[in-house]
Amino acid sequence: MDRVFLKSAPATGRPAAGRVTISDVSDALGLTKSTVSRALNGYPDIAEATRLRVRRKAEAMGYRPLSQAQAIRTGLSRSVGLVIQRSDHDAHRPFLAEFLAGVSASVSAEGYTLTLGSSDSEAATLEVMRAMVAERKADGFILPRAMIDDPRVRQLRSLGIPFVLFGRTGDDTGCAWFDIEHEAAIARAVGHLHDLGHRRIAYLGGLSGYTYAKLREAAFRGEMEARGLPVDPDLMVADCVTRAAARHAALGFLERAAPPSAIVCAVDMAALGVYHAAAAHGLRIGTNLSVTGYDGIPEGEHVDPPLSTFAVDNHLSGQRLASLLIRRIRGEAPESLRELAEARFLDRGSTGPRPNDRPVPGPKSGARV
Amino acid sequence: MDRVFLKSAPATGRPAAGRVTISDVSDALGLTKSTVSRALNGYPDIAEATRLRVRRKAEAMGYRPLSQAQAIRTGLSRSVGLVIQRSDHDAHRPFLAEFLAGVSASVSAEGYTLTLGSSDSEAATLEVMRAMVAERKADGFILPRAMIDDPRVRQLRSLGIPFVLFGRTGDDTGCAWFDIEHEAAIARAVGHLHDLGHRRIAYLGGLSGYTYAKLREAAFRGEMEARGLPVDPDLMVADCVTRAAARHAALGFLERAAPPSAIVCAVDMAALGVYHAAAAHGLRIGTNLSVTGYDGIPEGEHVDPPLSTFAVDNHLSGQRLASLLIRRIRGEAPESLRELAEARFLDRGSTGPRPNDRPVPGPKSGARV
DNA sequence: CCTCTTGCCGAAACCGGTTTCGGAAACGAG
DNA sequence: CTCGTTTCCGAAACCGGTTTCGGCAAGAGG
Repeated sequence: MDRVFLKSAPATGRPAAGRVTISDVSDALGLTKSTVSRALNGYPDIAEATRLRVRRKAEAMGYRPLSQAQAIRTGLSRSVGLVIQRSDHDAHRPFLAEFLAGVSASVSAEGYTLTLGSSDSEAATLEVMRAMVAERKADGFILPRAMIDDPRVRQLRSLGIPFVLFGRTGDDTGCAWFDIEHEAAIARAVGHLHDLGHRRIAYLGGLSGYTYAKLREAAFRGEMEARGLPVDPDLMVADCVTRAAARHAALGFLERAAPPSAIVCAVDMAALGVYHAAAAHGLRIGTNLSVTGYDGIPEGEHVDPPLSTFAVDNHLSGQRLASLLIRRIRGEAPESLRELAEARFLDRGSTGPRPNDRPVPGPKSGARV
Repeated sequence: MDRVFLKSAPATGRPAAGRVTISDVSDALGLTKSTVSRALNGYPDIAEATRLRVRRKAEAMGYRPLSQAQAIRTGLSRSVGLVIQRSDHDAHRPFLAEFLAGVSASVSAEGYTLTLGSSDSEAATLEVMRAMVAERKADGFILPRAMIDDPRVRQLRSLGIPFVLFGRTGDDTGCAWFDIEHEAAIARAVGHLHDLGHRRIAYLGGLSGYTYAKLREAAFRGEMEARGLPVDPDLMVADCVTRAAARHAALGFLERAAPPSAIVCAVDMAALGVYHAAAAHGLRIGTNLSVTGYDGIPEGEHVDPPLSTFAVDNHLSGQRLASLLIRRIRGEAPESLRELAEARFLDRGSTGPRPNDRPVPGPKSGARV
């Protein structure tokens, strides 16, 4: 069945180490290379009978075209590019493994390859992508962490290279994307808390500049207003993606005269920071102070009480993005390549009914009311 | 300077989108392709003066050979393969981003590319690698998580494909590798605890089958014996890589008549499980029970008290592995491509002097002595 | 029966490199 | 000055595909 390694000694390294080439197939059929090639690539000037005969034989012989040989003529390397940009505030690290596995799975199912690059700044990312394009290492790109005004989009657009965004962006024209319904999730968080009796709800936002942060904040505002709840600017802080930042912000809330009884966090990591702040005030999460997160990081499951949050299926996200990109590379219109998936609400222990008495205030001592 | 995109309109996609080819260089010099090629590749039959002239011109014109064009003749794609195998007990997830970034950085500095694959089983991993070799997607592989008897090694060996192990393996012959000095780290953990007065020290081991687990356990045994401490088989449990498993094992220890006063964990995740078990027994880590971990996962920094552990520089590991592999691909002997790096001890709060009175026993109630 | 299409395939160029082979020029020895 | 080596480069084949072009044969139309 598997004749790939049949012809000669396995892999001396240098020459064609026993692969089945297109000539092998054409010889076996008494046809020419060109005919076989066109038959396999769906050219219209090949008789249906011939095409079938070729397909069968190629299959039987285990023929797989060498992508690099195709690349030099077609300019397409059958590979998908992805550059990870490591930043200081790496709140997204745990996702990566699942995400990449998803991309890889989908990509290889289509006969494509995943080429990974890395960088440590925005400028470097652009340069890495430019190089990958120039060297034909990628036919298109998956762009994780979409920004409202995304320089990667601008570059790829002007180069005419296909791409798919993980997340929406400011100007969607000509963009294919996959995104999570942040809006629905955050709205649900607000609703959930409101249903539990909370009215003064604070918000810790994500990194400004990124679309997800904008959408989640808008959703928070929208749902609060829709439910007639007060949107207090003093209870909203942006750029809270680390424990430290969130802890600091939450401490600020709790020291106010009228502290919130619940906090919606745009990011799990921030919610964990709130746990710290609550502990410093002698408040128990879920009892004296309710918190919701977003992301579904593993740590959230093991804090006490477990964090109520919205879990994102990163494997699926990777899969869908890869699939969309390949369709994009194959010529489908970007407008038809847009998908939304919903985050799954994990209703765990960090939310509870609004405490009748105000949450116990004061950082260290007892009463201060 | 950058003439890569000079020749024609940028990237229609299909044909040679304005790259500088070898013919462009040879034409500009009044030489032939073959001469330029040999000059650039260090053939001995090219005059030194000519070689220099060619090098300069190529540089000036921004010529970069198209790796896929080279690949079809040489059989080498200038790319490094890495397949991530996702398992249920994904204790290693947080490392991946840093690790991959390290690999990618090193790889691209050498003009290579990182091709990523994924699988969800050992068999699938082998198959993915086989396919990548057959399709010339990788000239060699980085093998993360070395096992004592590693099927990937067997396969690549018999195929004659270069590879580098992250971690040592049972039969090192012909293997290049990079590893952390697990032995030194674990020995230091034991020594640290002994210096604090601990004598009954338990051990929660890693996944059997993996080399790191074997080495760390051996180091534990060795250092215990070297210091004349009792090695109690009942205080040693293998395959503790999840919180749950470690929690269960630690509870077992604590319910014994003579519980240990310290626990050395082969893995941070296990140490976190011990925190749970201690809490269930009303014990405070670092005071009533000492614990050490290994890995340096971010969560360890935020538990209370912070976990004392051994941090591994995953970015560096990735870098070194990639560098070693490329040298291996270029023909260096595997025996000369072996490196050890040490883990950095993070002496945080989870260890303390041995409590004079036995740790308070009993899962719920008070005294039981 | 003779054209004119149309369908279908072979021949050959091409993509961007590498590698083998052979020969011209420069060189050294006799 | 001649002959045999070296030195150094050009010519051409090759790698494994794709794509253009042209032509033969069968079928349609008159």
